[in-house]
Amino acid sequence: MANARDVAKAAGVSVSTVSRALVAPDQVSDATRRRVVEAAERLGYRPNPVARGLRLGRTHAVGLIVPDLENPYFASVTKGVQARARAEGYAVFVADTDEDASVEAELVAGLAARVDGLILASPRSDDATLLAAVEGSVAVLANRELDGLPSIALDDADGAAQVLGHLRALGHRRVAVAQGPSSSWSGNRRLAGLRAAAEQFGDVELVHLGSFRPYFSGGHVAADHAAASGATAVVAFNDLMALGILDRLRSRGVRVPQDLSVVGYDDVAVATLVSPALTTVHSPLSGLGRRAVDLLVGRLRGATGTSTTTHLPVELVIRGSTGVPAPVTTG
Amino acid sequence: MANARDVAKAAGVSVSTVSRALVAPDQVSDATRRRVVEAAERLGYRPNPVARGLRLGRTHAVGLIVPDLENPYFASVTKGVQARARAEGYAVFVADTDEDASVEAELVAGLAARVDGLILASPRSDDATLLAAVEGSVAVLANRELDGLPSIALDDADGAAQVLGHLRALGHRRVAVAQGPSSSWSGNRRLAGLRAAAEQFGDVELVHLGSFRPYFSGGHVAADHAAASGATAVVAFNDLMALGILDRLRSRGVRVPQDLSVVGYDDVAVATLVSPALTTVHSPLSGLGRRAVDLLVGRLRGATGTSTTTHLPVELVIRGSTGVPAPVTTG
DNA sequence: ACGAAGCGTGCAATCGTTTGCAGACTAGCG
DNA sequence: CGCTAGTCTGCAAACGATTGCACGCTTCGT
Repeated sequence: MANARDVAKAAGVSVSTVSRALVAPDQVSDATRRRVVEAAERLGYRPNPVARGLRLGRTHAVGLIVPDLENPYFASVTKGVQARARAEGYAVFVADTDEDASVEAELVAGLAARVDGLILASPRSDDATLLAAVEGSVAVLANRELDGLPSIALDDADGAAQVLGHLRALGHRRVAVAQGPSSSWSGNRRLAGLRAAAEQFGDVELVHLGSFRPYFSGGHVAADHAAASGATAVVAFNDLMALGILDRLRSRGVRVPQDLSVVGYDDVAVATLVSPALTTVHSPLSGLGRRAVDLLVGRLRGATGTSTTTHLPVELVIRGSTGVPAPVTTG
Repeated sequence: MANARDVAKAAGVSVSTVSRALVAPDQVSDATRRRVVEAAERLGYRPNPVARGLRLGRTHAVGLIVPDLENPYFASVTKGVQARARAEGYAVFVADTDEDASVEAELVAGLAARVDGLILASPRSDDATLLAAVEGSVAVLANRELDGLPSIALDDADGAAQVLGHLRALGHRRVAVAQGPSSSWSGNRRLAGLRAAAEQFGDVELVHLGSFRPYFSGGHVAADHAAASGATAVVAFNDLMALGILDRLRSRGVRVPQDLSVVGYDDVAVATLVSPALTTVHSPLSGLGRRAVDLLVGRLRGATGTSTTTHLPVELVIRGSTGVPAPVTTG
């Protein structure tokens, strides 16, 4: 409400002195500074961030663009971004694309002039579109790798390898894979990780069930494919899909894990709320958000390292949905 | 990147004309307007929202303050707010208080000058603090009622009444209630609704188990109390708590709904992901967010109706977790 | 005692836009 | 042909802060 002029008047100084007393205290005399600070406090003065943003060209705000706020994956990322950004003195604009790649560029353009930098979480646009959209802005990616933009990602391939190692150790030799959208960058990384691990083991066969929607409903569909595949375990693209698989299997009377082991990915909170609890790959999602802010803020402060990707480690957590496969009973 | 001066130069006109050509097209001649629009398009000009915000005193941004973004309840509200705000041309600042009432006022103060209006979702602060914090800003409340501020809420009392009516119709006569934090405004409204309905029926007894944390973990604790209460049904403060109750009952071998019926509240997405699926009160959460934006934008456009509360209807959805109580077997 | 150095303060420009005001030019009417 | 009305455009102020520059005063050294 009160602006610098009000404070200046109250303290009997000029507006410039008010500004300096607050941002460069050593440039004003002790007596003056005290008068100004006292007046500012008494009037509840806060420098207007919009005016400051215009003058300085820095708004102290960042933008976050996510595909779906209701998806617990992005809810966690958003939480992490918000927390760290606030700690660093930045306000956060958040925009939800509703999984529609075509609105991403528009959102970037709309936010660009309002923020100092942008965080794009799992953007759905293709590489060229994305690069063109962020042209002229400072941007970092979360959960996506792209030449020319710095990014934070999870070590998806390693997580997938851990999953396959776990299943193999339990005795599984035929493992079904329920993929998500083929456009999903992290999905492809996970698949590559599974393949690499399978190849390395040599004695585990992967059965590709196809692509399914990365939600509960997609899991319902995938479950029947998995049951028909002859595999003793199924690896889902993410936890939501795995939960759908569990649900469908239960209603069909397929026992988990005796008849079929099920593995998810992400370790969203819901994974522990079902029975059997879901074996999954714990992913530090809010950490991903926090690190994205760190990376962005580093850029804004002038760090100009190479635009590389940092991979955060993930960890398999074993719960009730995986177990030793039942011995094959011959008909 | 390009500003009005660049466009002016390119079109051979003054900056004022550029502005007018875009915001008040009927004030410039056809020929000039075409030249300006063409130049603006060619240069990819977008009026700088920060500068415009400074000049007009309206930033075309709104702020949303929620207790916890990871809570699916608020994730849905946030999604609704974001969607409607964007449709109305507003960008959204989002801030998460981590359930800490004491940071609410600070967040409001920090955002106040950046936004045209604020939406406070389920604020935890007490009435006086809240009113003082929003002094001087345009603010609306979601899921909280407070004299002097307009708000959108859900018809909690009616939802609770529907719950009790359902249980009574099934034959339940002794119903346990697991409350959430006593500071929860909506929790108290729900409790009041249950009490009113019980009183009206006359033949249903409510057993108060106490207050529990409104999460999965709180449900674990509440479950044992419920089992010991002699009630044939338990009503939880929200879905997360109800899921915790289900989980704990299952591990204790208590059958749902034969031995004990369980009812949640909110109908978050997870409620259908468990078995038995949760009977709960479907609450239009993203609708709540959208309506909050409508209310706020109405205020910003000058509507000055009385600061009243609108209640959105809720609807009981019956799933597998409630049923007819088993006949009492005498020892 | 005079000059230089240095500290503290204010003036004014600036960021990019919008908008009141006034000037210039056209057109229309008598 | 002259006056008026009206249309279009530009100038300049304004929003609220930050900051380069210059000025005035004190202080110190010689």
